[in-house]
Parts: sequence; structure tokens; C-alpha cells
Amino acid sequence: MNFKKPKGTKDILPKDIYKWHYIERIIREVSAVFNFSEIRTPTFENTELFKRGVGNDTDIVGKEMYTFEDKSGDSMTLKPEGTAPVMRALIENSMINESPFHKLFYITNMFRHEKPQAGRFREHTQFGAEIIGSNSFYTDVELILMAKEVYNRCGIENYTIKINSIGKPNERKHYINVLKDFLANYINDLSEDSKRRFETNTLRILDSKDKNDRQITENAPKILDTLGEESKLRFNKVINELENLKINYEIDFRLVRGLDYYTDTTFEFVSQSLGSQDAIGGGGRYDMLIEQLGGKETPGAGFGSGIERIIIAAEKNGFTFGKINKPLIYFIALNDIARMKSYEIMNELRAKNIPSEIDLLNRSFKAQMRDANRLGVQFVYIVGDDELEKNAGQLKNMENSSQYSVPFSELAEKLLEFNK
RNA sequence: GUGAGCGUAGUUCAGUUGGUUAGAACAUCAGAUUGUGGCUCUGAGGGUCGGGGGUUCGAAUCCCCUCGCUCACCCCA
Repeated sequence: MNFKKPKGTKDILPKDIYKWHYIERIIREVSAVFNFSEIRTPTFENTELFKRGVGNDTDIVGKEMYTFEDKSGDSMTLKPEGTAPVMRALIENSMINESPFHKLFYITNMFRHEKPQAGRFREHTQFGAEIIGSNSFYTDVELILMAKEVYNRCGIENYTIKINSIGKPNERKHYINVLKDFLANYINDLSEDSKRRFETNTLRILDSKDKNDRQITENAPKILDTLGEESKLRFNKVINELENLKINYEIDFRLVRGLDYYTDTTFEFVSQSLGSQDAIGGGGRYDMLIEQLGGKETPGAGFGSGIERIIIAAEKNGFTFGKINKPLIYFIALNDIARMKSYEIMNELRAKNIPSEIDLLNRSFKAQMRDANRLGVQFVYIVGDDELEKNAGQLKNMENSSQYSVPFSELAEKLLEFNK
């Protein structure tokens, strides 16, 4: 019986891991530049947190969660999204009382029981950032800039920033009624999916992929036009600031996010290099969320971004993520005593932070040379009978094949000099 | 949950109207005179043709079922 990884999961193999290291480094760099602090929360939480935070009626909670009962009979869920757990942690650790303002980021894996397809997995990795405690329109802008900076540093060029506002909850309720009144006239022309959505999730009809649905909704009342003065003004400030910073964006009235907690600004980064799942990141404001989770009324905004999708988009853009690490030197020992001596020297080099390798398969000289070549090491250090006698090995530069004798005691020094 | 496409060595694929021991390239390993990699040459290992059942004298090839992968819908990063 051969074991296979669960559907929708992936093994990140040594040949690919450097991409992840690179992206994670970029995220940490950019987070530092924007003064965000890292937060890590558990892999699973009480199921109730997501029901309350994300919304019982959302697809995520309704049918995509990995929920299980633990040994004490409590219902637990592998986190399907990152914001609710971070808010829980803020409240639980009294962070909001300690300080009214926080800028946090995280890199974590997430779990949703969906049917996998291009750019969509059951376990995926997300990088996210949250700004808690300010309702300034600058927070919205700051998050957009931060995500943009990460994408830029990963060589992603061809993407579009879509932005919209879904207003306050009561404004949204009002708009849904307006939209329903409008769509009622076309109800028979809508796709089957959208007919169903008419009752369950009217807003989503706007981002239906059905051609006919889109034609109908093209002329539907726009949410932006129905918002109250305060929300409108706020949205305009965000837009003006983006203009001021010369950030290209597109107002997209179809952009209605799927999670219940969003308010006012919503945005999404859409890549032209991806398949059907083309969002590399998205987010928005959630001014009611903390209160909803039992904290005191505190505004917030954030975004999440899929690292797998960033990698796919970056590679489509020809980005290479730097290089794979390789040893600087490979020891070639021609007998047991030489091996013992080599290992002793190599141990010193490693202590001095010089990446070193030696054959552990007792291979022939030739095979060891081949192995060294395959690894792409800069140097090979050959130790055999002659070298043991002279207390000096043969240091060979694999690039130009030059080779000369270097005393055992001077090897580290020589290499450190080269490494400068 | 719905729909479509695809499953032959580690990888990319070939495999003639069903016909004997299923092939190639690349990769791996080992050699090409005594202690030197890449290039070249030679050789070796590696496949229950996704799995099960059926049709047939005979199935990688035809039929059914099943599993897996991929893409799309739904939804989302």
C-alpha cells in the first residue's frame, strides 16, 4: 500500500523550497519596512470563533471547514482564514487595552475543504497583515501599499488593483434590497446559480462568471451610489490618496467580498498570469469584527495573500527567486585515514560557517568528483596518501580546474579569504 | 457538491487495425589501464502499462466499475 498525500495538499521538495524561503524573507523585510510585527496563532481554534467571526452563512463556515471533535468533546477547526484568530488573540491577551493601535502580520497555513484546481488547495499558505485601532483611510492605503511592495519585490508586474466599498452593514442591507428590486425584473433570465443566489446571497450575483448574468448586472444600481455620505466620503479619500501616490487602481462595483465581517473598503489584487483563481490577495475593512468577537468596539482593516499564487504569478513573470544554496567545498577522501583527517578539517570549516560536504557513501574517486560537480561546489579538496604525508591537501577550483597544494592548517583561512 | 479531460520506467513520452520477452530520451549507477568532474562512448538497474472485473485463443490497446491527477463551475488566497 502506497501512501499518498491528502487531496489538495502538496509536498514542497528541496528543489523548490528556496522559493519559499525567498518569499518569506521578502515578506519579513517588507513587514519590517512598514513596521508590522509578526503574530502567530494556533493551527486550530474553537469552531465557534469562525462561525461568529467569519459568518455562519458563508461557504467557508457552511461547507469548507475541517472541523473535528477533540478528546474532550470540544469542537475544533483547522483555521480556514487568518483574521478571526488574530482578533481573538488581541482580545484574549488584552493587547487592545495595553495599546489602542496595532500593526500585525502573519505567515501561516490554512485549511479549506474545497475541490482543488489551478491555484487552489485544501491547505495553502497565506501571508496577511492587519491594522487594528484606526479607522483612518490611510490604513486602507497602507495595506494596499504593503501588499503591492511584496508583489513588486517578487517580480510580479501584471496585476490589477480592484477596489470598492460595501459601506456599513445597514447600508449594505439597503443596497441588497435595491439590487433585489432591480434583479426581480430579470429573475427568469438569470443563470441557475444566480437564481439560487437571489435569495441566499444576492450580492454575489454581481461577480457571477456567467456572461448573461454579467450583462444583466452591468446596468444594475451600483452600491457606491447608494452609500451614505460618510461612507462615500471615506471611499473618495482612499481613492484620492491612491491617485496622489500614483497607484493604478480600478473601481470594481462587482467586488463584494465573501466574508461577513467586511465593511466599507474592499480591495483585491488580480493577476493576469493566473488561471481562473486569479486573486493573489484581497482584503478590506472590518470595523465591527472585534466587537462581534467580544472585544470593545475597535476599527480594523487587513488583507490576506496566497503564497502559492504569488509563486505561480512570479514564475509566470519569469522571476527566479535567487539561487539554491550549495556547499563551497567538497572533501574527497581516498582512504579511511584520509577520510578521518578530512572529516576533522571539515568540522572546523563548518564551525567557521563555511558550507562543506564530504562523501558519505564510500564512493570511488571518480564518483566523488562527479558528485562534487553535480552539487556545483566551487572547490574540491583532495586528500590521499601523498597529501597525508605532506599534511597538505590538493585544493581544486572546479570552475577553471586549477589545483594546488594547501596545508591542512591553512584551508579555512584560504576559503574565508575567497568567500569575502 | 457538479462537469470535462487525462493516467505506460524517477521524468517527458512512443507503442502500428488487440498478437510472442512493453520501447526511447533524459535522469540514476558502474566502466573506458595505475589518484581527478563537466563532453563523448559502453553497459547495468528500474515498469503487476493506476487498481479490479469482463470480452477474447490472446488486452497497454475493446467494455464496465473504481481510485488518482488536472482543469472548470460553485466559492475563495
